[in-house]
Amino acid sequence: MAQKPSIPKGTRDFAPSEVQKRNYIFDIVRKRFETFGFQPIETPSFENSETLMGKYGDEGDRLIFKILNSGDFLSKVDEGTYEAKNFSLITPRISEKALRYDLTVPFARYVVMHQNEIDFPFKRYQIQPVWRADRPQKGRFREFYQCDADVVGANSLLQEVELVQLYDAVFTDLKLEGVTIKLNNRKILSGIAEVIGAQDLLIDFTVALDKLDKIGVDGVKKEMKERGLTDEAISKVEPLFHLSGSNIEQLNALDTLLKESEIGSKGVDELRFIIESVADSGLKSAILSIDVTLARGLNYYTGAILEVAAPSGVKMGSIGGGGRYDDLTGIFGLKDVSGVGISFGLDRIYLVLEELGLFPEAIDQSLQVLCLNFGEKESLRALKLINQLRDAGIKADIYPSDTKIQKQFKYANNRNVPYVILIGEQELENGEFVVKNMTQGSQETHLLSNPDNFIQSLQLN
RNA sequence: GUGGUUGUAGCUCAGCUGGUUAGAGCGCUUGAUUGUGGUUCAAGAGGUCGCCGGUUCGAACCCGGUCUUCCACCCCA
Repeated sequence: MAQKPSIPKGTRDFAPSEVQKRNYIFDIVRKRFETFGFQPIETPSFENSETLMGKYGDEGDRLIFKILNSGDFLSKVDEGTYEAKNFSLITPRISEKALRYDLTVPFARYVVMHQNEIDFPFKRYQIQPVWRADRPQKGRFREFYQCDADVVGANSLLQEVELVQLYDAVFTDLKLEGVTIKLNNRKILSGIAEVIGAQDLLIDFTVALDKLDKIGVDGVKKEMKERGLTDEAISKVEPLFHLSGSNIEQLNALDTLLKESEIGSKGVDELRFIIESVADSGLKSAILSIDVTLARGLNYYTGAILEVAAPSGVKMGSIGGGGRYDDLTGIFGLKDVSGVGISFGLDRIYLVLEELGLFPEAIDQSLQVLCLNFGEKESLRALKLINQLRDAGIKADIYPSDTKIQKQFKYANNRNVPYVILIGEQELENGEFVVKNMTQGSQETHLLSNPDNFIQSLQLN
């Protein structure tokens, strides 16, 4: 070993117990997706560059991992382009494929390609890794999993209501209580921009507004001014900074503020419908809260905007997000197909569950029973018993070599095995096996000819 | 992409203004215990001080570069 091996920045290895915990989250999310009627699809880990480029804004393009062409890719670049040393000109000539940046755009591509085979409305879910050439931080990786559920071909706001309930159902099943589902609407943001006379500065206006909880009222005002909003416009937005109270109170305030904007009023109506419908059936553990400062994914969201914040006290970026996009497939030539979807950030949810100690205790119990090895004759008989246990669905194994019993016990202890079986010379002679309960230290003897009582006691757990 | 931060034993971390042989706890190995772990006691193994270069009589420590970690921007799950 000349030098220590390493893995690329922002990537991770997963140890057995980590994989178990990740699968625990996957299983709950997948089960919930399916009980809500979503069907699974998968798409390639890399796409043609033109499928991805330009779909996430300039910032997004920068963060897309490009794949170098195979072979002598430089020979295909003409001298002029090469000499110009212009990054954006050369890139498309030497890279024609790129790693998936999210699951939504590949899904839109999928819908367009398979539109004749799909029965609309189409509810699909997808759990796959995505890659971003971002600078890593806590809970921010260059390779991470997204778990997406989207509905295409249904305009009804009932979908938004269902997606809020889906978030609630998943986080309830994960025992993660007190997550906040923040809700906003692109139309409301457009309406506000209209009312204050800053339609052209919608993005600048919302990006600044989005920072309210981070940099405060004065910081936002300053940034808005820097981004070109007039003092008059800023003073008109003032009421938004102090929007508080219940969801209904906020809705009423927005109603007043936006009564002169057609699009804004429509946004308020939509928001009201979702809020009231969700309230009607209630949420099990999540909190639904209007947040007009929420302004993510503006490049394609057209209606509802959703974001999930971890329970207060946990320092973590959003653990989920989503929204309504009226024309996502339009960029691939299929018009008038509305979509709405949500995404779960598995890797961040993992960190939150870990921090709060919410994983089930027995999750890294990879073995229920370990049989110690006392030698060839004993271990061959033990293997028969172990196979009986395995056929009964019990995770059972036999120590492969007859090293010192002390060492074998220590191994069982380190692996968190709750039951150890001993079949030594004496037991073999008597046709018995001894079961040691590792948590209590107690031992009991069973007949090799009748392991059923022991098997049943394990299955009860 | 910009600015900052971190890296010492398998793990968590000490290590003074640069000074000789770099330490602790946990873990590991061996023994007390030839059929009993998790407790205890004793002994032992384990380190190119992230990597490359520079300054110096002398570098874990100072300087430059690079990789990595985390943080703030940007953006985002």
